Amino acid sequence: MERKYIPSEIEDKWQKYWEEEKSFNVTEDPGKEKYYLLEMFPYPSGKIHMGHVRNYTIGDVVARYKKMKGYNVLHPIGWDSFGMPAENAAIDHGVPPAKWTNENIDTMKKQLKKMGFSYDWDRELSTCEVKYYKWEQLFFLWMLDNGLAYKRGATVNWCSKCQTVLANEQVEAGLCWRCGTEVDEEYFEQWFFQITRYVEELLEYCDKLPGWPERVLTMQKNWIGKSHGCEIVFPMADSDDVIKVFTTRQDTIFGATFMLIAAEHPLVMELTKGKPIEQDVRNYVERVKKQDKLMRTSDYYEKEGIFLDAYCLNPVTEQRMPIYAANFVLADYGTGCVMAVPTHDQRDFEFAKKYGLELIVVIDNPDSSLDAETMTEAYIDEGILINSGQFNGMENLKALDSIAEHLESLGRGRKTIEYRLRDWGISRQRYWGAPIPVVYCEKCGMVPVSESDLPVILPADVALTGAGGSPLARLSSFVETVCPNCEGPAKRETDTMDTFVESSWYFDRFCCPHFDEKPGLDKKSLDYWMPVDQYIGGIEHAILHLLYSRFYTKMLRDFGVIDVDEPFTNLLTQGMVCKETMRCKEHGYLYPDEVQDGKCTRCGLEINIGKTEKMSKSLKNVVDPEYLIQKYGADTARMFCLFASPPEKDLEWSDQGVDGSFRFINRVWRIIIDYLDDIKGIEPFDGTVDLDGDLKKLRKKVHQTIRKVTSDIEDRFHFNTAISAVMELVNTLYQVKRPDKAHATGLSVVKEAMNAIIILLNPIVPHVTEEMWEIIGGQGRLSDISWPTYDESVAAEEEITIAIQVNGKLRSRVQVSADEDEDRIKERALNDERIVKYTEGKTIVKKIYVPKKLVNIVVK
RNA sequence: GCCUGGGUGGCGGAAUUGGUAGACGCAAGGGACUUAAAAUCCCUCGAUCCUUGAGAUCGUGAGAGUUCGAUUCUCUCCCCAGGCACCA
Repeated sequence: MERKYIPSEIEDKWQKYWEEEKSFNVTEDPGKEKYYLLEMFPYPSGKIHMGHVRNYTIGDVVARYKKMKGYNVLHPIGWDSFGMPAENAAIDHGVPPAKWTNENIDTMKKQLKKMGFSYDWDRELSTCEVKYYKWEQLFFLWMLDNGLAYKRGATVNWCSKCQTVLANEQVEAGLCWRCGTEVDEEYFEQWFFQITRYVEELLEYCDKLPGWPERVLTMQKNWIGKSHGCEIVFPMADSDDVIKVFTTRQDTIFGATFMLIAAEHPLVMELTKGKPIEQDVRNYVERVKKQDKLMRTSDYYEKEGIFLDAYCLNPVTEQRMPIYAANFVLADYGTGCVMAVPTHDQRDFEFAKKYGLELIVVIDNPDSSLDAETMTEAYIDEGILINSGQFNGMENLKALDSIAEHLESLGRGRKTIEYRLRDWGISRQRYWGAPIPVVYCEKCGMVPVSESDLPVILPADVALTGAGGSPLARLSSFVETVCPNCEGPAKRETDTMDTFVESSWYFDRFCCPHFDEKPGLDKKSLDYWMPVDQYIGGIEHAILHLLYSRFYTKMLRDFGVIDVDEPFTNLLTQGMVCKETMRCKEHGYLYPDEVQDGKCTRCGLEINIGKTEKMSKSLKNVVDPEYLIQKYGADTARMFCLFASPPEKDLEWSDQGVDGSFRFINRVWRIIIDYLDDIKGIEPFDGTVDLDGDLKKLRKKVHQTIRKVTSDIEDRFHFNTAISAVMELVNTLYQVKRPDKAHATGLSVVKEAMNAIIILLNPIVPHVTEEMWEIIGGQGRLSDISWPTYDESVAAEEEITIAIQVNGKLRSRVQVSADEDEDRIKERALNDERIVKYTEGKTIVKKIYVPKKLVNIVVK
């Protein structure tokens, strides 16, 4: 019987089946162990791209595998549907954001369904829907109540194009991370979430997340940036005022010879008030403020400052220290003032040289003594304290504590802890986000919307023109309201929330997406499903999204909504999908289908192959998943994504590699069709007969493959090697001499092998394996079947190869039975004729035996 | 500049705890089948050398070190990617 592999027919058939049967829908089942698998949900930008395909394929393999292992698997999907692109589309094309967003969701949902992912679609959610964000507004009220949400004035990064505030983290090289416009500084009243209240716990749990990649935890720790140091008080030389400084280097206090203040610090103008230099200083400050952006983006920056005609005293030496305003000191870290130690800080050194300031060496280089007169750069390594009073002779790091204590005893300092992490600014002057439930009353001031008045619904009838300011602020029907307190006239808050707020709890909502009672999260469901057992997503979210989600989880825990401390037990960060770029001299970057035989299809010029970079629309080095599905089918797309590299590494796109994956699926398909008539009614081998030759070898390979594939998926998500193992099994099957029609035992061994191949491949290529299972007469549906087990005694090798080395170099090999004892093996090694050549006339110093692997003979 | 990863054949990658480097796939070459081509099936495939062998030497970015033995551990350096950026 001839039957061709036609992916589209098979895939349509099984996708329909899964959907009708609701094969992947789940409910809480206390009798079954749960497994919550989650991939980072997509922003509905228009169409799915290869990054989505890879992310969701990796997740789907794990979900299907865990289901076959007997877990109750929750595998949901939804839409992170608030955000700027929808608003930009509205401005550019006049499409209402809700319409644009929902149409994109429809398109992408169809595309995801074509990939055959095993989602519980009944749990689908979209964060722009009122029934989602109304609970977020409730949480906001609770946060406001206990001070976790607060408002304060702050200078912020302002993007004039997006007309919105950007977090520091959202500014890239001085440009808006979304649109690339240069960022200005503006002053606004802003809403903040007090993430810093949880800073210690967030840091502490970095060491309690063994299932997270080390480098993500390192990045989070660095982001939090805890540093132990010292607040030091410097008395002013000519008044009773003081200047406070934070430092981690109090060991260098005896070498502090001048004081630096951030140019924009208010103290700068205070100190110079009424002095002749006041105007010069003001000019300088204005200049630095303007230079600010440039300063942050340039590689090399001249350190400069201006003397403020003021002095303070070194708190331990009482020496007068001139005070300078400087361009390289930041106003919002520490106190905005820095004690300068030019001998042991390179920036201070350059500054001192420029302005002819005093240098005192206080840490001596143990290898060669330092001389302040001749040194050409700061000495920043460890050493022995000198010129430091009673601390002379101590190792500088060991003196940190004693010097801090000394300062404390003088009343001129105390030990402190500083963090780099700042509170999370969530205000956005944008339309397409969740409204902040607050009103402003002329009499009562800022008043929270009362819980019974929630939700504050985002109005649909908004004109988006792109003109400055918040679109909501111009909509009087939204703005004008009554005060919940005095019932007088009031105005609504028109800022909306950062979309990172929605993505900080969507994984909770997936546990109970239809729960409609306060607080929108069903404790029973959360207790069963949370935490997420495996979270999968791009490395680009290593800090912000993950840190915010951790914070939000701890906060909800303290509100009594949830019982877990951390949302994600295990985290897998997958690499990017990359492809070479192609350029035509005439037409710039080209899409793959604009190139034929190395030439531009428009002008015929030779194209240049550029370097391999992350797939992006701007470089046009993209592959459309839809085209791939059309040409090869979803199963091939899935297999290639998994086979080309392990998940955590970047994946380099290769059209030929895709062909290879397609060929392999065909190769499996062909041998099954080929054997079909002989094999259909045959039961898989039951182990009751002794086998030999090809059949024995095949059966051994089957059991070894089950062992290998199981551990590759279970222990380390290395699907590429799992697929390799199945390829080897298929190769072995091809090499077996075909058993005669009447040879029932032989056919039963073949049948066992085929069953194994089909089941092991099922999580990877679910459609074609389901079809093959049906053709071959398998019981039930693969989506309900158990993962196969292997027989260790069948998988075990009877004969093993022992490598023989002489002085660590491979010289020979011997075949021995697996249970051969050490002495016999050493004896055979020594008597091996190729080994004798190397040992003749030499003394054998020792013999090293590594069980089941090798013998190393050391000779002299 | 700092932090974090990484560097293995013509290419993607494998080697899981310090123990036979290069599994599997792609590309390439050869053979079978075919009137022919495609497809398919089978074989070869790190480099160099010669005496063509169950051969020798070299070989995991470079150099050193530890070890009987290093792709794996340590140090120095080079290159690539990502993140952060004057954080005192």
